[in-house]
Amino acid sequence: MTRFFLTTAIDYVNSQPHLGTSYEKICADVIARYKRLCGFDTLFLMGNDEHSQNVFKKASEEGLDPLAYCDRMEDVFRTAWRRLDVSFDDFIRTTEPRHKAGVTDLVKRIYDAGDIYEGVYEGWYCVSCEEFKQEKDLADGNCPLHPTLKPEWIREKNYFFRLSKYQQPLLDHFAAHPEFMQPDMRRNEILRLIESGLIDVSVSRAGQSWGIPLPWDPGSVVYVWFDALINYASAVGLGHDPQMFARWWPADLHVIGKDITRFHAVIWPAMLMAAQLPVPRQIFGHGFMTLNGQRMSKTLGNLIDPGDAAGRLGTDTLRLYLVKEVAFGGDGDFSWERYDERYNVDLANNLGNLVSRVTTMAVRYRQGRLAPTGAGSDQLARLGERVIADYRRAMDGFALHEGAAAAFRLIDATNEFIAATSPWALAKDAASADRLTQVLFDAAEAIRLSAVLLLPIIPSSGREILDPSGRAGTRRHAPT
RNA sequence: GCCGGAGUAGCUCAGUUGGUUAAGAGCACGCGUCUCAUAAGCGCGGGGUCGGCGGUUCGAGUCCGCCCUCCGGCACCA
Repeated sequence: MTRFFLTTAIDYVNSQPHLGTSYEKICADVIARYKRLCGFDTLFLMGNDEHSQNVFKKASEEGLDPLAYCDRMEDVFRTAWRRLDVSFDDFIRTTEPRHKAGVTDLVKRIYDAGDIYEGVYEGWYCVSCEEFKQEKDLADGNCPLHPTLKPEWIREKNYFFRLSKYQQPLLDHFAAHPEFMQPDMRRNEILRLIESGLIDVSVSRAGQSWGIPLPWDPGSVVYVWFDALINYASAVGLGHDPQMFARWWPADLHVIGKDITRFHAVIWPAMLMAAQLPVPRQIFGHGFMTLNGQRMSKTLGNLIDPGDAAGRLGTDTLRLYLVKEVAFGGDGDFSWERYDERYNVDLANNLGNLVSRVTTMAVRYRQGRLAPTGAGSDQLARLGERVIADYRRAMDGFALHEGAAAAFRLIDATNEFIAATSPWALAKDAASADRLTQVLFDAAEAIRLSAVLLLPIIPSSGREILDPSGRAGTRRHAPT
């Protein structure tokens, strides 16, 4: 069986899951479920990023051992994702032994290849951002993102990764694999960045305990983002399970936010090249969700709890919104009005009502038993074929919104088909018996097909419709 | 500042290489209608100088130039 290995970004555990992070997980989940539906042996990886100074600080503020704090957050995140029906197969934490093994192995490979060297880094450092700041990035000597916090001047021993050496190999890779970075707009941005020249990046911090020590210099730990990237490989065996690693590496797809494309499309492949390991096949940088046109942020206090959004009208409503109403790759906007609309229009009126009317007629006129009689045209079945083709083309290219739209085209056509064939009229005339059976069969078959196509997007509704116990058709309208 | 993207009906958006889709879809709204159904479905309709100005062309949302507005990227932001 052909395998498919996909990942999402791992999440920083010093804040809670919100609509933005949920968006990424849901879209990745749709892809994972689609691949499984297509018969791929699929591995869908998610996880948490824990080696951050902010996590360390936050834990001590709460009087917790950092690991205990992370344990608690693992629960929070797993619960949130489960609530959204995100079907991850594995969940990695960067404090796990398997991850330490992977990081140690990869860093050592790069070091042995001569692409990590010792140097000195000095500059302004913002503890909250956990990064060095250029003089030009400071506003009145303070970090613009944390104006109340004095940046620290730090001079420390650092190890650097020879990223500059990989400019040409990266350019070659981009040229040979145009699909490597998607969408194209992100690809072009990254390409220009590489063309303009790459500088070496620091990959370690000195004098810290919260992190993974460098194997040749235990006094330094691996810089958090360098550490984090490696999760994709350590989860599938790098440094501890060669057989598993051989089976699953390289990843087929990294689903990430557009803000971290540089790490994934430049530094990560360069790290792997240095370690003589294969690079991932594809990286997809999705857009961000806004709320009523405004950027969501902690400071604005307009973060949406995904549990609340799923709770109002169901997880499927939220998933359908995020997948069908947002062109995957671009930014999207969320509003409660449009959320309700998805439920009323798509799930209740078009899909739910269709299932309800067809099942009622099938039971009333044919005791729920349908079979083709050959009396009638195959127009609906032919449309179904076209919809499947459109759907697959869209989903294979990660145009998730077009895939959803294709499925709903068939649903709309089935409602029109019923109006055009008027089965209730056929039921009044015994001469139309075969015709009626065929019409109901065609409609039921179109529903079945739609439900299958929608399984990756709205898994719970899809399963409900396909459930042979016949419990479909219980939906009602959104409360007004 | 430099590079890139976008500006099409109230809202969200389609519109391949310019001409039988030069004005479309969905939602919302109005009217009509069937009755199998979750006050759902189906049909019809209103409404837009396709950001502005100029140009190329027999003909331009669709090409070129300039301008306006919004957005993204410009290296260590998980």
